[in-house]
Amino acid sequence: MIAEVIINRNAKNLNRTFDYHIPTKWEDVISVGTKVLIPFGRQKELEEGFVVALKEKSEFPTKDIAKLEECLQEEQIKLARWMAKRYFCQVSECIKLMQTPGTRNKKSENRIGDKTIQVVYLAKSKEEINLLIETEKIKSPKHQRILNFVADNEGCTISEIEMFTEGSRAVVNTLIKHEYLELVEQKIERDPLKNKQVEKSTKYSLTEEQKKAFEAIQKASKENRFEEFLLFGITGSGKTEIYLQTIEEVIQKGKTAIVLVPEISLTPQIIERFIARFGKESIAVLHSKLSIGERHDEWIKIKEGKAKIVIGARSAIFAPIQNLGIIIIDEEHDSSYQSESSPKYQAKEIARKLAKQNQIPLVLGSATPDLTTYQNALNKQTTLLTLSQRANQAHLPKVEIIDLKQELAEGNHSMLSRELYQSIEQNINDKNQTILFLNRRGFSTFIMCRDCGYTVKCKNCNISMTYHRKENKLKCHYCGQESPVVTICPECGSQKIRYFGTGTQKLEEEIHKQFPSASTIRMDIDTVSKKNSHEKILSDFQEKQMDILIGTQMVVKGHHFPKVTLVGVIAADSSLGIDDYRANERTFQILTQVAGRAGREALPGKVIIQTYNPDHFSIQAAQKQDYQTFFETEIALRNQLKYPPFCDIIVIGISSSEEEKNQKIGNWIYQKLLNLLPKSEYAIFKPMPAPIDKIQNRYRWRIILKGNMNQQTNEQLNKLMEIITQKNQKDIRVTIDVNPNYMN
DNA sequence: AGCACGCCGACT
DNA sequence: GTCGGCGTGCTC
Repeated sequence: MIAEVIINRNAKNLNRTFDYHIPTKWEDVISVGTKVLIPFGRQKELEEGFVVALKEKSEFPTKDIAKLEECLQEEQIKLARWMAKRYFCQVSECIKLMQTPGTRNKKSENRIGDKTIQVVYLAKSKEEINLLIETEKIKSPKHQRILNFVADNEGCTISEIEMFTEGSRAVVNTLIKHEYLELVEQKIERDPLKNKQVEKSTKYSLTEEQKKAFEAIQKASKENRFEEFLLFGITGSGKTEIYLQTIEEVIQKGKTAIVLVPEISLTPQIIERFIARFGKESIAVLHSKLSIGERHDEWIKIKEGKAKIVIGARSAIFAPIQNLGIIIIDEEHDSSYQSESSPKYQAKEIARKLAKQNQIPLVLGSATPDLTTYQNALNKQTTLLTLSQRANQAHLPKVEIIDLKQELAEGNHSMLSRELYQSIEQNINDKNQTILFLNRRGFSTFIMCRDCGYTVKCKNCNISMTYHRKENKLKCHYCGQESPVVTICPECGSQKIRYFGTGTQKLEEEIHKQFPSASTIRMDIDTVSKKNSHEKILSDFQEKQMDILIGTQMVVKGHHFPKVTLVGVIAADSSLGIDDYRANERTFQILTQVAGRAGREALPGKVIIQTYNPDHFSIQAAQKQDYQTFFETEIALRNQLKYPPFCDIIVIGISSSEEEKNQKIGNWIYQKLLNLLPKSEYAIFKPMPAPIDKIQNRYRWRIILKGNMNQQTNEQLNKLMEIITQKNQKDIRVTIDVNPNYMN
C-alpha cells in the first residue's frame, strides 16, 4: 500500500503530496489522518507529515514510512484540504489548527524574522530567563526580544514558557531541550478554571418568546438534522439562557457542544454562567491568553471525551470533540470570527460545514446580526428566531446624540460636550459608574508641522505615528516601531510641530484635569496585553467602585456592570470615515453594543453619543436601537453599489520590498485575470497601491475583483496562485482575500 | 524549508 | 589546488 503524505511544513512549494510505501506491519493501522515520520530528500532528520490518501501504486520509487504517531480524523484531513482551496493557503497550515497544541514538530513551527525558529523552551520563572540572558547563554537580541515578549505574556510566576530559537545554535538549544523534557515529565499543574468556584445554578423559566426559540432548535436537534438559526435578540433578552438549556438537552442525549464567543468577550462572567450550570469538569475553555501548555491540556481533555462543552474563540471550532450535537456562535456579527492571518478562514463557514456534516443545528446569536446573516434569514436559508423583549424587564437606556459641530460653533473646543460633562459630573456625585468609549489608543494620533505640513510617519510603514504619553514615545500601530518624540520639524526645522487627534491616554488625562476627584481606569491593548490583566481591570472597576472606565472596543463587549448608568461615546465618527464597505455596519454595531452597557438593572441608563455626523443613518438607527431601519437602508446601499451579500469582494494583494516589482507582477496578474474570468460576471480593477501602501518596509499593491466567488473561479484563482508560486519570485508575496475584514 | 551541487573568486 | 559564499533545483 502507498500513502499520499503532506509534509507538515508551510513552505509554498511543499504544498502537495508525496508518495510513501506503507510497511506491511502497519497496513491495518495507517489510515487517512495518521501522522507519520518519513525520510525526506537528503535530510538527516525524519520529516513529519500526514497521510491524506491511500492508493495501490505510485509512479515514483517510494521510500518507507518510518514511524507513526497520534492521528487526526479523515474528516479533518478533508476539511483541511477544502480549506486550503477555499482560503488560498497551504494544507499544512490548516492541519496545524487541528493538532494538539505543543505537539507539533519543532521544525515546522513559527518563524520570527527570517530564520527558522526551532526549539521549545520551558523556564520556571522570569528570573531564570534573565539569568540566561545575563550569563550570555542567550546572545542575539532577537532571542532576548522573544524571551521578554514571552515572559511578559506569561506573567512571572512558576509558569511555562514557549520559546523558539534559531536553528542549531548549539549551546542554548541543548540546554533548552534538556529542561523542556525535564519539565514535561514533572507535569506542572495547570488549570485555566482553577479559581472558578461557582455555585450551581438552575434553569430559569423561559418567556413565551424564549420558549418558542428553544423549541425550534430543540426540534431540529431531536430530528438529527442540520438547520441554521439566527437568534436575533437585543442585549439582555436572554440569549444565553437559551444556549444553556439547549446544550443541556444535547448533553442529556449523550452529545457534545461547541460554543464560540468573540475573543474579547470570553470573559469570566460568560464562563461562570456555563460552569454554574454544568460544572467545570465538563467544560473546556480555549482562548488566546492560555499558554501552550494550558491549551494542550484543554485539548487533551476534549479529545479524551472528558469535556462535553467547548467554549472558545474562533479556533475552538477545530477542537477534537466527538459526537457533536450543536454549534452555537454568540455575537455572530463579530469580526474576530474571521481570521486575519493565514489561513484566513471564517469560523462561521467552518461551523456551517461541520453542522451539515454532523446533521446538527447551528445557532447564530446577535442583537445586530451581520447583514449577510439577516439577509439569509429573510431568504429563509436561515430560520429567524426573534427575542424582542428584555428578559429582566430592564428599560432601554435613553440615548442622546450630541452634534460636535454645534459645540464647536458655540465655542466649546474640549473633547467633552457640555451635556456629557454635566452628566459625568452628576454621575460622580450620585456615586454611579461611567464608561467612556473611544476607539483610538495612544495619546495623539498624528503629528504635523504647522509650517510645512510635514507629518511624522513610521520609517517602515506609510502610517502616522501615534504619540504615547506614558512612555513618552512615538509608536507605529502597525509594526510596533518606536521612535523618540519630535519637537523640531525634520523637514523645515520649524518648532511648530503640533500633536493632533485624541486617543484613550489623552482622554484619561483630560478627565483627570476636569474631574480631579474621579478615579479612572483605562482599558486598551496597551493596558491588557499581560495575561489576566483584562480580567483584573474589569474586576477592579467593579469591586473598587471606580468612577470612570475609559477604553476602546474591548469595553463594550459581553460584560455586565450593574452600577454603570452612563455611557459616553467620545467620537462616533471614527469608524465611519474609513474606506471600507463595512464601515456603516461596524458603526451601527458598536454604538448599539455600547448603548447596551448602560442601565442593565434597576438603575435607568443614559447614553451620550458625540458625533460630527448627527444625521448619519447608522448613528440615528443606533440611537433608536432600530436594527430594521438600519438593515433596510444599508442593504439598499449594498445592492446599489454591488457589495456583499450581493457580490464578493476578492482582493489580490501583492507585496515586495521594491515598488516596481509589485507593479510588474500586478500587471501580469491583471492580464491573466482578464483572460481567465468572464467579463460579464466580474469587475476587475487595475492594480493599484493599497490604501496603506507600505507596512514593515514592504510596498503593498492590490487588484480588486467584484463578482461571485463560485467554484469555477475558485479553481481558476488556485491555478493562478500555483503558477505564481512556481515562478517563485523570492521577495514577492501574493495573497488572495475574499471579503476581507479590513480593506487596508 | 533544508540540503547538495556547482560555479567562481580568494587565499595558503 | 582548495575553501567557502551563494544561486539553483529537487525532495515521493
